[in-house]
Amino acid sequence: MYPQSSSILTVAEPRSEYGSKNYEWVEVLVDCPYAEGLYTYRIGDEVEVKAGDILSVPFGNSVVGAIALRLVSQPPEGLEIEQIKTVEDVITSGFFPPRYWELLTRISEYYLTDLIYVIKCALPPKLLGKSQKRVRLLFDNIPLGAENFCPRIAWRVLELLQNSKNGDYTFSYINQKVKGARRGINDLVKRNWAQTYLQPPAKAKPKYQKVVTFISENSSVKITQKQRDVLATLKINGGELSQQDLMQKCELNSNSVINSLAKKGCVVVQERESLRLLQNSAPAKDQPKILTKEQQCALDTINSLQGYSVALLHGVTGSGKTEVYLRAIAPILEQKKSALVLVPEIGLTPQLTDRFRARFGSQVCVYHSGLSDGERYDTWRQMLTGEPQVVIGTRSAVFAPLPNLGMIILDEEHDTSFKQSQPVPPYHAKTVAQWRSELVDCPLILGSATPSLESWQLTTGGQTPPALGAGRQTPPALGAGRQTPPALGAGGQTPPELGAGGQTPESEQKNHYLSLPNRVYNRPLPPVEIVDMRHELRKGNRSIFSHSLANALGNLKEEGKQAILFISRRGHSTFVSCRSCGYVMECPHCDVSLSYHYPKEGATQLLRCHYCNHTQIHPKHCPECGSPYLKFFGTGTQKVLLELQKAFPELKVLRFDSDTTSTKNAHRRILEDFEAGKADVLIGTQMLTKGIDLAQVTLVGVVSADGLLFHSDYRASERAFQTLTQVAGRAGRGDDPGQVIIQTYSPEHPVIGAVRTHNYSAFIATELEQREMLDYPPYGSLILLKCTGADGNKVREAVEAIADVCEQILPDDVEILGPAPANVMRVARRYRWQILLKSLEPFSPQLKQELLTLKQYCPSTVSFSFDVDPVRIE
DNA sequence: AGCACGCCGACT
DNA sequence: GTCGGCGTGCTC
Repeated sequence: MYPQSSSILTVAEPRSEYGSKNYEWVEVLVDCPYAEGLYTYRIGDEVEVKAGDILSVPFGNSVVGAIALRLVSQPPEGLEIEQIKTVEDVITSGFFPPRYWELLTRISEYYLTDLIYVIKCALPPKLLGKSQKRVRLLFDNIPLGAENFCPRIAWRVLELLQNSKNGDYTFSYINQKVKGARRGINDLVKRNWAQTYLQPPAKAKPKYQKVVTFISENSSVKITQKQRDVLATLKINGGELSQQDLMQKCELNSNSVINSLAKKGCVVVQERESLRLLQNSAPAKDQPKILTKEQQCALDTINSLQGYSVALLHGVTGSGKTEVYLRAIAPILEQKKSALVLVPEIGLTPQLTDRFRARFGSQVCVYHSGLSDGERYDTWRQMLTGEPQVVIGTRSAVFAPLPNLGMIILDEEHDTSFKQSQPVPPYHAKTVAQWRSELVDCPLILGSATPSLESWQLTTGGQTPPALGAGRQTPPALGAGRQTPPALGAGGQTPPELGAGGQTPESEQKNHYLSLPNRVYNRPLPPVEIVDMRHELRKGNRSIFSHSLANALGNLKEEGKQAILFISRRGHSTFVSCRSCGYVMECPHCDVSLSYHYPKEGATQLLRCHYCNHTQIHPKHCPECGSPYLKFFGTGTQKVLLELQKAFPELKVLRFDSDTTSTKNAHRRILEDFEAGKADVLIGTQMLTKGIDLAQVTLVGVVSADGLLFHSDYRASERAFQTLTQVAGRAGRGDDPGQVIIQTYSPEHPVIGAVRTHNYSAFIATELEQREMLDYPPYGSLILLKCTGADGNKVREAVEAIADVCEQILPDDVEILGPAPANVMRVARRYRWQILLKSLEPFSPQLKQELLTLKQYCPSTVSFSFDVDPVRIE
C-alpha cells in the first residue's frame, strides 16, 4: 500500500542515533482523510524528533496530529523549501515495543486500511489531536441594532453566538446549526465584530501529583506539634505519601504545614507523574485452587509451550478455564514478562477481573473503551514501563504496548465482538493476536466452551479429536483431506511470507487442542429439555411460558434458587401492527419495523427503532385507517418481565439488557444485586451469555430459541449453537444441579438437537462439511465491499460500476456475489449495498492492492469501505 | 475533515 | 451586479 512501507519497518524502531540533531527534515503521516501520503516537515531548533514520535503539525489551516516515520537529511525533490512548514510540537516521544510497527503495517495491508488509521486505532484516543477552529464575538465592537445592517446569514450566526454563554463556539458547531455559516462568519470578521482562532489540540497529558518524602527529623530546628504529627504519619507510611493522602490522614486543610516542613528540610515535595488507574477495592487475596486432572494436563501443556504456538482450551461451561489462565500466567510474571488477557466485553465480566485482581493484585490493569481518555492514556503509559503485569482488556487491548509480552490469552474466543467492522480497520482481535504472538514469539491461548470453527479447524485439523477426557490431544496428522493454512479470525489467512504455513511438520507442534470435558467438582452439565411450543398451543396454553417452564419457575421460591430467562430481543414487542388494515409501524429512517417499548406498568408507551434509535410516542390509533386496535407481535425482555410478574407476583425480577445497563457500572450493580439474592429471576438478552458465573442459578429458561435459528447469514447456525450452549451453561454452576428449558417452534432444528445433547463435535462436523462445500471460512476467504449513501440510485450505480470493475480485475476463481442491497437496505436514511467476494485461496497481497483501486470508481457522495473476513453479512 | 476557489442560477 | 448553493481539489 505504501511504497515506503519497507523503510517504515527499518526506521520506525526507536534508535538513539536517529536523534534529530543530524536531520533537518522529517517525513510524517498526517491524521487527515484524503491526505494519505507522506508529508515532509522542517524540524525546528527547539524540538527533537525521533522516528515513531507523535507530533502535531500545521496542515492546511489547522494543526493536526501526525506520526514521524523517518528523519531525512534532504527534502524531497520538486518541493520548494518555502512550502515546507515546521513541526509544531512533539506530543509523545514514541517508544513502541519491538516489532510493534511490523504488526501495524501488517494490519494495514491485510485489512486494506491506510496505516494512519491503524495507528489511530492502536493508540489511546486523543493522542493524535486536532486543533479546533473557534469563533468568538467581540461584544464591544457590535453596535446596537446590528441586525439591521448585516446580511441574513451573518445575522443568524450573530444571533446564535449572542445566545450562547460566552459568545464562543467551534466553527463546526456553528456550521452545523446555520447552513452556509462560513460566509456569515467571514462577514462578521470583516466588520471586526468577531474573530476566529485556533484552539490547539487537547493533549492527553500525564497528570502530575505532589509527593511528600521524609528526609530527616532535624533536631536543630524547632517544629510544632502539628508538624511532628505529619512527620510521624509519614514515617508510618513508609516515608512517602502523596500530598493529598498526607493532608487527609493528618486532617490538614492546606499544604502550609507541609510547606514549612519542606522549608526546614525535614521533607521534600516533588511533582511526580501519577497514573490515574482505578484502584478498585482490591478483592481478598485468593490462593491457587487444586486442579482437576484435565486442568493439570492442560496447564502442563501450556507451561511447556516454547515460543509461538496456539493452544485451544476447549472447556465446557463451568470447567474452570479461568483457573488454568491464572496458573498459566503466574510463571510468565515470574520470568518478568507480561501477559495480555482479551475478553469480549469487560463490563460484562467483572467477575473475571476480580479473580485476576485477587490473584495478582496490583499487577493487573484493565484497558477498554469504557475508560476515560485520561485513564486510557495513563494505562498506556503504565504498560510502557515494562513492569511485568497482566493487562485485561477488550478487542482494542490487543494493541497494548507491552514490551515484554510472554503470553496472550483470548477468552471466549468464539465471540464475534472480537471483530471490529464499523470504523476501519476491520480487524479481528484473534487474527491480530495471532500475528502478535508470532512476532514476539510467545504462546497464544484461546479459550471457549464453544470454539469457533476456525480455531477448531486450526488445532484439530478439522477432525473430531479422540474421546474427550484425555486432556491433551495430539492433533490428528495433518495432510488428510484438503488443507488450509491455519487461519484464525474469520477465515483470515496469514500472509504466506510471514510463515505460519499449516503443512510443515514444525507447525504440527505449534497448534494444540486441550480439552476440559468435565465441570469442576464433577458437577454434571445441566440436562436440557426442549419444549415444542406447538404442542403447548394445541394443549391450549397460549401464554409465553410452557407448562414445564411455568412449573420450574413456580418451584423456584420454595427451593430458594435463582433463575435466568433468556430472550433474544429487548423491548416489549418486536413490531406493532393494525388489526383492521394490517399496517405495520415502521421507522421513518430505516427499512425496519419499530419495536414497542413498555418497561413497566404505567410507563410511557414508546416505539423505538433498534437500528437508528429513532423514538416516538406509541399512537392510540392506526395512522393509516384510524382504527384503535393495534396489536403487538414478537416477545422482548420487557414483555417477559410483565408476563412473569403477572403469573408469579411473588418472584422478584431484574432485567439485564442494553436498556437497563447503559449507565456506568450498571452491569456490575445488576449482577451484584442478583448474586446477593435481591431478586429471584434475571431476564436478559445475549449479554447473559458472557462469562457470568452465579452459583445460585439452577434454572435457565430460553423463552424462544426461534429468533436465533433463522438468519440468512452463513454463520447463523454456529452463532445460535454458541449462544444457546453458553446460556445453558449458566445453570448448575454451584453445588445444586441445574436445569435448562428451551422453548421453540422448531424442535427438529439440528442446532437444537446438538444443544440438547451437548454434542459439540457432531455439530461442528456437519457445519464444517457445509462450509467446505460452499467454500466458506474456514476453507475460503471473504471480503465484503460496502457502499452507502443518502441517494439510493447513486449508491446502486456505484456498486454496479464497482462490480463491473471487479469482473475485470479479479481472477476467475474469485466469486463475485452481488451487488445486493443489505438485509435492511436503508438505515438512518442511508442506503446500503454490498458485494461479497469469495475465494478458496486466500486473497494475495497483490490482489488486495488491486482492490484498493476500486475506491476511485465511487463518487464522493457514496462512501465505500472494505470488510475483510466479515463476521456478519447483513 | 476543513477550507478556498470557481461556476451557476436567482433575486434585489 | 451580488448572494447563496454546490462541486472540485488541496493540504508538506
